[in-house]
Amino acid sequence: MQKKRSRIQIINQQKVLDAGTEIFARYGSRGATIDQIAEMAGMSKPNLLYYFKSKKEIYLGVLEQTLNKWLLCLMEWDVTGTPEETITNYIEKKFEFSRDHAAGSRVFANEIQEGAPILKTLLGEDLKRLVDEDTRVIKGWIKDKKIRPIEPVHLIFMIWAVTQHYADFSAQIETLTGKTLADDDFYKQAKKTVTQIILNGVLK
Amino acid sequence: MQKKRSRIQIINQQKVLDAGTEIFARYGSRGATIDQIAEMAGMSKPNLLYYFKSKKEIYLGVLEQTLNKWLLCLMEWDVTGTPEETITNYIEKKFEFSRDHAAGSRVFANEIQEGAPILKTLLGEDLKRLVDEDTRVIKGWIKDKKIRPIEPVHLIFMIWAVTQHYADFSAQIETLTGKTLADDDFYKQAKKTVTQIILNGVLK
DNA sequence: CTGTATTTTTACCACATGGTAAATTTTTTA
DNA sequence: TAAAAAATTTACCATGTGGTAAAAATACAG
Repeated sequence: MQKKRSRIQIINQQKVLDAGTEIFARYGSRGATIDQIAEMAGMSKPNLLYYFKSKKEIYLGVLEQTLNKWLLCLMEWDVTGTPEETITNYIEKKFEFSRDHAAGSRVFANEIQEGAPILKTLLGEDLKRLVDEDTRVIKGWIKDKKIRPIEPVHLIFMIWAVTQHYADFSAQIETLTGKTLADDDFYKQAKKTVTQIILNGVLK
Repeated sequence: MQKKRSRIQIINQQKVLDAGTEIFARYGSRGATIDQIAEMAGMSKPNLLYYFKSKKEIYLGVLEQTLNKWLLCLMEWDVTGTPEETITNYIEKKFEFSRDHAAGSRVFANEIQEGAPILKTLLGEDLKRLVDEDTRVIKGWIKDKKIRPIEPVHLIFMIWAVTQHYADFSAQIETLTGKTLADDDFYKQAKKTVTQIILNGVLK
């Protein structure tokens, strides 16, 4: 069993995870350096390594933390309402995640670009189960003629893709529009437009 | 003026660019190593450095090559038809790019994640001009009541996001569906679903 | 075929980076 | 407050990585 973590441990481990998230988001698991993470966390490298034995362990911690938040976000959707309500709510949740966890979103994207070696094992079948469940719900809507007949998995990917894009490509979006999701008007406009297009795209 | 490149130079420089594209796509400009690129290109590291003076020069070459292809793809769209034709054609072009230049697409994504230090200068105002032009066309459609009133820039981002997603997240898509865009049926299905949703989403 | 230009290899170097050991300082506990 | 535990710093080391110099091998023009 785990020994109880001290006050300082809890604070500093979180500092490292937060700094790690930023650095891994930018440079990937390989390009990131412990020195960078230590500097951003405001501690010396050996001190950091007192909390996390190795770079890989920091990375695992960052991935796990991000993944938990992401899965939580995905699971939170409420399918009891109409397709319109459900999809609107789902897009909103994902947009919120992109705004509030942009760096985490990029860590995630980077891991997948590197071939998802860790994520594959960390996720196991969880994500697949989630997607299968979502697919089943959407298929039900189609059967009940509540929405147009489309291939569910691509609708799911579309929503993921678009919301994630605002986090992962925020640098590009910023040079093109001068705005990011941190700007509340821009956030609302993006969410509104995307929701509109997807709803009109799938509803009868 | 440049001295004429020899036969071997042309072959080997391309080999390096191709290998570089793969490695930079996976590990980013920082995480990638010259050794990896050299191995994939099938030559020794000093030999590679005979063709490209430094890692940065390889990276610049890869970025430039990819960017040219990408911009070409973006510029190729024909706005003389109806919105339906034009959008369908645009989505098709972008899907083709994602399928045929998946690694390049990821290099691009990585560069943006790293803050787009090179891309910003390499692109200058070109991309902005392209987006402004697209925006103007879409606004014209809205004015003529050919499509619903939506915020053009988000429609553009949506199309980029979704098509790019199939390249950048192909590892994830593969674990979830067992397929990639290389699979022709899957490719057609993805393109069809996305086109359907977006067309229904914006057309009146 | 021969001399020259090009290409490739061998043998390196300097520095960055991941990580460790032990001493020192700070915090907590009794 | 003193002893014990936890946290931090200092001083390292081994390896990986970007890059170079010069010799050796190959390709090529006349």
